[in-house]
Amino acid sequence: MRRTRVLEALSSTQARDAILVKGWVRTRRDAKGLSFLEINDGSCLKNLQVIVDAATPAAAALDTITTGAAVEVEGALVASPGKNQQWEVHANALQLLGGADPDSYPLQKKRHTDEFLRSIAHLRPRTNKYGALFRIRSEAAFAVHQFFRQRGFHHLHAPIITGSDCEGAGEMFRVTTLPVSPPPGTPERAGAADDFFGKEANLTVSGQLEAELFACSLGNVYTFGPTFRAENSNTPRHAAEFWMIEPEMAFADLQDDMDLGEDLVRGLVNHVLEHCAADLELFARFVDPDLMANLRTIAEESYVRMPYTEAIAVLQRSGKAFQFPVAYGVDLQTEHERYLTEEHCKKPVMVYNYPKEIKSFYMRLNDDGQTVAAMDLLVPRIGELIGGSQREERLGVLERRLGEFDLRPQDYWWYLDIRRFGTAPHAGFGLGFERFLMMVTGVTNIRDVIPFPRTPKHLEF
RNA sequence: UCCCCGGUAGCUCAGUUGGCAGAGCGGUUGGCUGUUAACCAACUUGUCGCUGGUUCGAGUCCGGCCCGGGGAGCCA
Repeated sequence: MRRTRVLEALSSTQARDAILVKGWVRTRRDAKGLSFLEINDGSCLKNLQVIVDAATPAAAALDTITTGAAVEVEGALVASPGKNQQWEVHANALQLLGGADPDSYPLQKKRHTDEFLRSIAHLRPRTNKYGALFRIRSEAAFAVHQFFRQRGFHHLHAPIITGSDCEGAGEMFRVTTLPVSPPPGTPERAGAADDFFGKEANLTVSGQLEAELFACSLGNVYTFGPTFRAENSNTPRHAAEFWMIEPEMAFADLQDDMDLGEDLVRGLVNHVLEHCAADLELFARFVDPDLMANLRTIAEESYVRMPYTEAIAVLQRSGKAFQFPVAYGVDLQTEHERYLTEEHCKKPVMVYNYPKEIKSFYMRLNDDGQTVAAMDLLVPRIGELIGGSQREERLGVLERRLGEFDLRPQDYWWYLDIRRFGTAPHAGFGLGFERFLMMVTGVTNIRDVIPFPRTPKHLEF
């Protein structure tokens, strides 16, 4: 008999004489002559209630069945007389596939703290909350591909190992096959020239530069993959390994870029609202009571667009005593972002046209000569969700900007080549996938939206 | 990396002025009941983060270190 998934069984429209279900026992309640098993197989949030009658052969296996055990049940799907479920299974046969010692199985029926569950990251997806979370993560990842595919974007697999140490987006992880300490008798210290690639190699911090190259061939592209930062930053919003979505569009300007960013965030939220309703409800109920109202705002209302100079003026007029004083030329601090998005606008805000000094070399210099065509999308509670810009496509200007940042043009020969041969206006941005998931679930720690988070001093699992 | 708070049973926590190591939950056993985070009763559970010091005596006071949480910086 083919295995029926719990999701399928629970959405059944009629009773079935024979059904085969496999899953893990969430709880077991015993009554006189009857045992109630709650079976979950990960297909959905809900469990399937299985009733084992002491008079049936299925009861023989009962004394081995404890919370956490993997089981196989054959029986009949019937309408449940109980209050909390429409369908239940009356077992004819019950088989233990894998036991779970109740003395050492760490998950109990009661609620656990996120901190404790983080220490058993291999088992936490068996809880309601983390099962729901990682189903949402999976669905959201699918929605990313669907969104771009529908708009004619091509998916680019940007390299994970990079030879350019000049992406300028933070500290990098070194990739090497050289021994940690040179073996005895080694005449001189091995250098990068002796390493696997013959030069210094690192894990990528961004696929943007590669995406630009491909955008100037395939038109519209996006990358969606892991990126790495070796920053020793210990906050609930940072991880050493995280996933980024980086679209890049040819023949596009900052306006197009902001439009795409807004469409993407809105589209992903709508997709999750539509396809993950049951899982999402758990977060609305137990994690963030305001979740649904916030998501509706993000999905339905248009986002505020505000030049940097106006953002500065708003902050100065606010009358707030900020820890970091506000003046033209300063980068927006966390407290400033929160004021703009949570108090002033009460919805997502795109701030654009930043002073050139506080942004990267590759962002397109505006006609005023003072600002660059950069934009950040700030959202309540999360802060910066998107950072992007129109790229500098003019060879001369780009070379001058490299100089202003003390960068060597020869390190960027391929990047400059794109401006030499058929250069075209183009724009793109990066969206932190985990930050999106935090926004969409109300979860406040990035470690809880990554299956196996990598943070300073943490590399278990 | 900086500031603040914390680390006691499998989990969540209490522990008074320095004086016998505690509760709830979980687990086990028994009872009861088409049960629903079931219920009732009994039983079970310790490297008090590690280390050094003060003291007749330290979970409690002091130093160092490790780990966790919150905030900040860096950033997505």
